[in-house]
Amino acid sequence: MDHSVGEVAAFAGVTVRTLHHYDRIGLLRPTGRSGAGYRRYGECDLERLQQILFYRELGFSLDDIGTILDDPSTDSAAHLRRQHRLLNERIGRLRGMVAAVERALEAMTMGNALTPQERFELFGDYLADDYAKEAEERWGGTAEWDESQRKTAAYTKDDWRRLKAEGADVERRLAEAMRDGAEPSSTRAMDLAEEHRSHITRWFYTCDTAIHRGLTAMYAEDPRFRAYYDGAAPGLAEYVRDAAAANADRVEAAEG
Amino acid sequence: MDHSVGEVAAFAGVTVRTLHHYDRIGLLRPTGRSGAGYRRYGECDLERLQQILFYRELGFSLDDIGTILDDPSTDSAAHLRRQHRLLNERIGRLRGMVAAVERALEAMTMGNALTPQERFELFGDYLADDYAKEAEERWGGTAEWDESQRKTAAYTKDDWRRLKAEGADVERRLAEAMRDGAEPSSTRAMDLAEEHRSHITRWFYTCDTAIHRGLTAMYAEDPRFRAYYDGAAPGLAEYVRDAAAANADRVEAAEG
DNA sequence: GCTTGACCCTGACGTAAGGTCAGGCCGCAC
DNA sequence: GTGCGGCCTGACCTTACGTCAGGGTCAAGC
Repeated sequence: MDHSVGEVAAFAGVTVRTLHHYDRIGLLRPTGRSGAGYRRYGECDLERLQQILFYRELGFSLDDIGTILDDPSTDSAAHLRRQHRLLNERIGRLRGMVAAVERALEAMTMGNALTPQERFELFGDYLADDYAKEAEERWGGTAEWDESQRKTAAYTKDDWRRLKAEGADVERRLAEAMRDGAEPSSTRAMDLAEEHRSHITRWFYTCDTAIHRGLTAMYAEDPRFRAYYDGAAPGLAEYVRDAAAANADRVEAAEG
Repeated sequence: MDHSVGEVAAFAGVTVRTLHHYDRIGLLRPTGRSGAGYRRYGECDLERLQQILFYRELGFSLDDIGTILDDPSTDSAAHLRRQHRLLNERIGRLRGMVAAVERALEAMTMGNALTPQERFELFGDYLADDYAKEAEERWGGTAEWDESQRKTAAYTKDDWRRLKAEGADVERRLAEAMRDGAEPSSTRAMDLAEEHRSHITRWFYTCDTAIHRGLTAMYAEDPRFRAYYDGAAPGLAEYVRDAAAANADRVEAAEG
């Protein structure tokens, strides 16, 4: 019914050391130990390992994998669905690369060189392009827009990754606060709203409390943003809006 | 005409530190330096960087990338073609993972558990790799080994996939027969053993009944193979051995 | 009953591919 | 002439393991 490290390693195509490692960092603790201290892995350990390996293949860090898998609001069916989606995204991205290679080959046989921009476009930001145009129509010309443009122009792929991870983290904690029943006007929620505001200031543009109020209100109105937030937790868009407003009141009162 | 580190980093979506690193390890040395020692990257540096990033995305180590790119017998068109092939292979693997996720979801909704073997099919590629060397030490030099080498050398990724699917199918049906209580000497078990034998003959080498007898006995003895078979169903290794022996007797009797 | 060899344990150090400062030159703008 | 951003090297930190070293465990075989 249960298996030794070596067996599990053989099944899963990983080394024994990897399993030792996962045990040590608390990512995959075998449910039991034999009398002599041998690790014994049960069925659900194997299931968890499978999830781990999937997420690992998709490029997640072990740390993130731990957080993802230990989220009590996600059961294993939900993980499978998420993995399905992530895999398809990745396939799409690779197909883009295939197309780029084909273009490069074509350009080469035609005998013309590529510009640096053309050369690297597939490593660039392929995701946000859709929203970028619309955002420009909406905000273009304002001082904040210019500042944001200046700042983000220099961002690397790594910067974007870090930025998004940071933003996701704040959102996750906001959702948690909401689930825990913390009022939007509670210190906890307001502190998180403040973190949200400073995240924007840090990465995009100086977001004062007035702008923050307006921005989060817009989020709560725009169906696509609502969909995004509701994906994390239903009602989150309104919750963030209210927390941001409460925090704005607090900050403005403190500053006189 | 040439670019600074910061510019190149921005184009390519990597950090400046990464370029420093590639310079230090000799993977990408900028063609020039300014008077003050600033790195200056020319066109062909950019092309090389693009290749580097491509292979990196595909999971190659920087060391290997250096070897690949410094191979004088491969021009950039050849690289593009290779990348095209590698990308498609990777897409194929991801599609396999998508299928696995779908199977897992299906099994979950049907309420039946997966065997460790099913669970880790995709990750199991390495199993073979690990044993390849050992297999050579054990069998290298025999006529069967040579035949197997000749045959498998020409196999494509697709061939391997089909081969493994076919093998897994036979094993699954053997496990089923065992679970149903069919004696190893029953026609059903012997027929499956015969199928197993012809599978080997078809894909690897001419496996006569004597070899089949020895091979399955070895499977039953080797703890790792046992672990593999037991992953499908406990006791399967012995069952396959006995079925193969019974089938060998039957075939030898029939052939006089 | 004892050895042997495969398997397991923990601990400790090594490695790849960078991240993250620290301290210090360029070079252009104001 | 003095910031300020970009660049330099050097040095240590991090992640996800690999690779021993030293030593216990266990079933098989003599």
